[in-house]
Amino acid sequence: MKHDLPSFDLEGYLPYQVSVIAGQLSANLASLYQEKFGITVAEWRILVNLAYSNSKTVRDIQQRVHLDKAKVSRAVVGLEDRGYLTKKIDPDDRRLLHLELTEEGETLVAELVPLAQEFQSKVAEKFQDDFATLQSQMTQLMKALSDG
Amino acid sequence: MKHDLPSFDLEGYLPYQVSVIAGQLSANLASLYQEKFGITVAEWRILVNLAYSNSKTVRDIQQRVHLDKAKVSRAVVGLEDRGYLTKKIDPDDRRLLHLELTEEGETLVAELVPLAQEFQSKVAEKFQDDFATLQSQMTQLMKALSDG
DNA sequence: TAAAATTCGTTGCAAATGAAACGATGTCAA
DNA sequence: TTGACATCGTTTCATTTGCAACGAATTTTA
Repeated sequence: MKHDLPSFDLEGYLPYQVSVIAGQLSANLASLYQEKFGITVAEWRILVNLAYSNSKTVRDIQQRVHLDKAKVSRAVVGLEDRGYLTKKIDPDDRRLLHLELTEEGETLVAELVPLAQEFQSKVAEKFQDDFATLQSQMTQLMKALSDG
Repeated sequence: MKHDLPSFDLEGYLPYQVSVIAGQLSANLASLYQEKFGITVAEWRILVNLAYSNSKTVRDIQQRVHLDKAKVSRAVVGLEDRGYLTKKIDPDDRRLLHLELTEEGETLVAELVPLAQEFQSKVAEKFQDDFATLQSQMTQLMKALSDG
């Protein structure tokens, strides 16, 4: 008994598509990290940031990595407890907390990264079209959403 | 003091990109629905499904819409309470629950859909490249992830 | 300066989440 | 039939989440 419903296709609706895809990827990645290293996705992102960017404070990471402030804070505690990073208060601005990977942290990252790359490769394999194009479109879309 | 770290670019890493994009889109959409209609994303998906597919049971929707079983169940209760749908036990298999939009439910969907389309249009506008290509790539990727 | 406002990271708390257990129902095989 | 097993939607419960409040530190304003 459809009355005056406008036409609509959920399967082709971008926000829906992206949400589903993100859910799948993130679930797969999470179980990969979790079972092999006991690492969450948030922790993984923080580790990568410390290793590959000069985001060194909670705030830097929070922005760069799009994680909640509290979530970063909690994940950092976990990583610190397991000896993967250390905290150090900035002497010039004592509100800031500088994070630094330990030896163990760097070793861990060195193990995680190949896993992550392999994961992406598998996705690229399943994806029939040109994967590089996909990536650049994602970059483009990410940019479009963050500044406008 | 980077030792033997392999090279890696988080910003160009697909699972990360998709996750960030999904977060942004979903946050924007959620606030749009929430403030205008008091509807969550899960509820929105269920409504659309009832309106535009012949998924009529909790199970159908759960699969089609990639939502947790419990989440669907809860959202359905909320929608029922507000009079947007009704439940009816399948007489042939009394475990199954058939959901049906009420008049109010259809009216709501008819109001929500243009909002959703407008939202997507804005995204498409900001996105410089060909949006149709993006959508078809997402479809492709979604497919690749679900069957492999 | 002094006072007000802002920013930093943490924490408290209520709500959301998801895995697992559950009762009810249905199917299958002996 | 009967008993074991599977499936449906709900509910329970422990965990995760994110907002907002917080203390500490800094910057801005008057």
